[in-house]
Amino acid sequence: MTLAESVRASGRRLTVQRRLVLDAVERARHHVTADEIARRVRTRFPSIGPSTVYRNLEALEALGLVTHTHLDDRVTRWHRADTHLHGHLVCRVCGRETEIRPAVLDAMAKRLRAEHRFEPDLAHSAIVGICRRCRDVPSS
Amino acid sequence: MTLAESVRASGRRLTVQRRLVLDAVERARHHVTADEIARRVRTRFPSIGPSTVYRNLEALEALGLVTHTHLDDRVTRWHRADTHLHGHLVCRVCGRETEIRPAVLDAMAKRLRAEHRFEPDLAHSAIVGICRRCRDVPSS
DNA sequence: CAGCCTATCGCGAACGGTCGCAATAGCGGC
DNA sequence: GCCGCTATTGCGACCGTTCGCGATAGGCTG
Repeated sequence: MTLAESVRASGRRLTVQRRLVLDAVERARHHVTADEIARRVRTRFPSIGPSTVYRNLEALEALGLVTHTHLDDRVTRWHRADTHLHGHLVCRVCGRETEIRPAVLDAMAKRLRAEHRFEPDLAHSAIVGICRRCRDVPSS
Repeated sequence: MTLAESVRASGRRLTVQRRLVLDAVERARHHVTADEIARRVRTRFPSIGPSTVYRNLEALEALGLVTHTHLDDRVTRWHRADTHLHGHLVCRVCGRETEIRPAVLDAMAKRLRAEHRFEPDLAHSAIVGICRRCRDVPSS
């Protein structure tokens, strides 16, 4: 199913703005913020407003084309949905960010499925804590 | 160490506003929002503003007296720090919220410590996903 | 290709939360 | 009890995000 088809199949419309937002997310190398997307889209379509960007990200997420993650507590970051599933560890002291190894992520998910019959999306929000470096330095 | 002492020991001051904010969090039965705290404090101290509430929650958190948790993606919820440590599962479909069993929480934390040497705070943000009920009902 | 239905857009207001600033008020010293 | 130092307050602006509204424009039908 092509993009146009899957958009139409959900009763939505393929607007210029929507195409450009999707394009911006797909071209981005890493996780990007809504504002970065907006700026990029504006180079080709200057009148686009923030709310349009947000609404399109939401729509594209419902279609399974993009996803969002909360890394720190403040801004939301977006990325294409077809990259491999990964979780994040964020250090509350130094802000450093690490990927959780797939085996660890799977083990955690498995446990929650088994003991709570809950299907977790561990990629949705980062796990905050203290990283190895900051733990070894008592306080500084 | 009394409240006054521990506040002073950190070089902070025990203002009326600070005492009232702490009081509001401690009296609350469950996790409360900053706005709920502000409203409660205002009944006894009407001139208090939102930023004062936030700054006091931050200060009290640094003292280890209160903690905050992100349940859904939108608002922050606060509670006293001496209740038992617990994580949350939040269903993205129905919004229902479940506590993670201590054994499960411990197993997850242990794994992250062992394999990433990362000390996680699993109570800080809820894990979102799909709960048992919503998983059993295919779509509706 | 014109017309209709309605999804979507742009805008401005609102909401949760943070920040900078001048005024206020804890608290230790005398 | 008064003084001075400075942590804290209240205020207003701002940031990221959401929402309601009237205007616009996809896309199906004829």
